[in-house]
Amino acid sequence: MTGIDDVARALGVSTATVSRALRGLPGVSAATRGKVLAKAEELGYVASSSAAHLASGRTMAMGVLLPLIDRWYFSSALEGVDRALRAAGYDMVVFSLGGTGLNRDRVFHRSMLRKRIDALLVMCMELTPEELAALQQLDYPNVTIGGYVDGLRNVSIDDGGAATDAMEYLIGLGHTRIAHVRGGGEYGIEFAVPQQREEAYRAALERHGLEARPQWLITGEFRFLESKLAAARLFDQPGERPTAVFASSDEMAFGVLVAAQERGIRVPEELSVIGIDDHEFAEPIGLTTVRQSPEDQGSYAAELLLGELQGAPRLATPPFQPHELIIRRSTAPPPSS
Amino acid sequence: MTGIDDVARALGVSTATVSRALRGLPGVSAATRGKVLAKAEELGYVASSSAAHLASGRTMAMGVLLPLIDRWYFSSALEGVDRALRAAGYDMVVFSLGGTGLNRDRVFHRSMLRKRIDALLVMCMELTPEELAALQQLDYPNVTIGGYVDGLRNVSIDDGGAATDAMEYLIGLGHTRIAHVRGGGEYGIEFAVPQQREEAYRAALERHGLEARPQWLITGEFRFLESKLAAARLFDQPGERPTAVFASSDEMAFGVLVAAQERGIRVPEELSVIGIDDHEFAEPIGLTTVRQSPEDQGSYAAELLLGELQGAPRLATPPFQPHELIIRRSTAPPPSS
DNA sequence: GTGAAAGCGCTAACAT
DNA sequence: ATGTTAGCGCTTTCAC
Repeated sequence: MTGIDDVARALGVSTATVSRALRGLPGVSAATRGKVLAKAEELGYVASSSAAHLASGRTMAMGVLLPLIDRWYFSSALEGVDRALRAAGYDMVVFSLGGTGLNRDRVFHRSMLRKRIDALLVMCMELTPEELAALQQLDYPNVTIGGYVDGLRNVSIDDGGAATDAMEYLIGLGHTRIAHVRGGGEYGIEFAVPQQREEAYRAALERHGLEARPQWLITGEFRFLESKLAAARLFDQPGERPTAVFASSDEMAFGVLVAAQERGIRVPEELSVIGIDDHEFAEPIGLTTVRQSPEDQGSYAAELLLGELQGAPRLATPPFQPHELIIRRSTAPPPSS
Repeated sequence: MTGIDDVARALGVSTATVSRALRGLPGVSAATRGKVLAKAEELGYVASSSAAHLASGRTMAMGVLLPLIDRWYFSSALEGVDRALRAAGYDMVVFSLGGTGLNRDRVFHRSMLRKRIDALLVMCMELTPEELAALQQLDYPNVTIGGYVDGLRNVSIDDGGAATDAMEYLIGLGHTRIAHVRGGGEYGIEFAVPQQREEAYRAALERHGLEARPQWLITGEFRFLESKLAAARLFDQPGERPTAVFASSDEMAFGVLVAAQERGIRVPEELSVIGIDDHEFAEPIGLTTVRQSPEDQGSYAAELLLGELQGAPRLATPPFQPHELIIRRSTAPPPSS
């Protein structure tokens, strides 16, 4: 594998010159720089990141810690992170917990500590006090995406605000019997988010003098299947049915939609459904939702860290990322009873 | 940050002993090893991967190159790769093209060449001859997942076989008017897969003396929305309608389902729909499909490479990964006309 | 079973 | 503008 000496020797210059030229540092004549670039290209030379790290202290890589990859929010956010890192010439190393609580300490006590990265993005994780301590001890620049961890900065939408927007919209349409499908805190995935949204649900009901019926608060684990099952149980309850369902995510809203459809409950005539996310499937299905962009949140968070690595002042409180109500066909005024 | 010397000094042993003890190498007494392990734990010492790489030649990291993260197959396969790597103590560095053709050469000529990884997994990519050459020149052990690249080994299901199973099932039910939604080769994503499935579709029709109508072969780009639009056009064509649709992926089958539903076409009474994948949503929706497990394919591929890095003989032709017909509610015999 | 020391391939400080 | 050189923090011979 061709090294910096090969390039230097081929040109009769020193390795320092090659290093400087390749990294665009000052102190190299245009002519020399040109020759170096050409020769490096010709020989297919690229610096070894390990050697560069050892010598410079920078790995040019960033880590992402997440509970699971294969979930809409996570993979979208990962895409955004990668986009920002790619543009900055950084590599992305991904630490997934794989959806289980196992391996957690392995990740915390081996991988992340291997000094492979310059900064760390923590995605939607609920950390134990020990893990938080371990993380802070590493003292990488870090930031959380889509999850509040005490003592860490967070990049996300205003979850309470987004949920409030959804509720106010339903209430504004005239709904008074509103159910809520909340997400769950499985696998140590973030729990502050579903909780904040639930609180906004309750607060909206209360603000408008509406009844919060315990049996209308159901749990969907942030998943389609679980939500469909929970919605089925909701619809099959004796007595009055809600005229609207506010789901804490689009995937869960899809579950509600399918459960309703299987029972012949017409949407939106008999039942309004609203979600949060603007998942790829939401538009084709006609789901009203509150849009957020995990991809933008990911790239914003990555850029934040990238900037700080380059000496930008530390931003103590990242601003809320935007959310927006998107009205489609799944919501309408309640049936005039 | 605590280094190997700190541990050695604290114990009054040499760095060589610490290194050996920590890596489980022979030539260390049980007593010494115990002390070293305890002290390392106490000091929170973990070897720097860069320094270890430089000295040993091994990075203990594997790269994954893919066109996009945020897509069912990709993120599931990534999860599987990560699972296998995690178990082996390897880290995963992800190179995404981000769904565009841009940055391709950046990835090929910078990131991947940085000697950050010991082996490379290439996921569902169509490579230019130059890229293939670049890749082979790197001479990382490598393997492809879910995409055939000339000259590289591939881990995937038997795509032709899977498509044949789907078609034979529909034909066995009595269908004679069968449409096909094929995937597309956008963004330089693999194109052999949709093509092989399409060929199996054609071959099955021909084998049974059924007509292949060009207007019944539509393209869904492996996406829900595009597939729904294409299916809508299909259903709105004048003349006879197909009684069954074979979609090359579940997400595209969902599009067909929604397009049918919007037109009041009853499934499965008037229209049977079958997909490939067994996407998370397939079961709750009742979609008949041919199951594959990208996660298992990912971990199989990773383990293959991991084994070879440890000296296992090179497997020239990885076996096909399993697929299985899963019959649900979206298929039935055609309406008796 | 253990230690000393020579690198691994770069970068950065210091010379020139 | 360019060269020299001392590390960066490990692993791995080679001695003992």
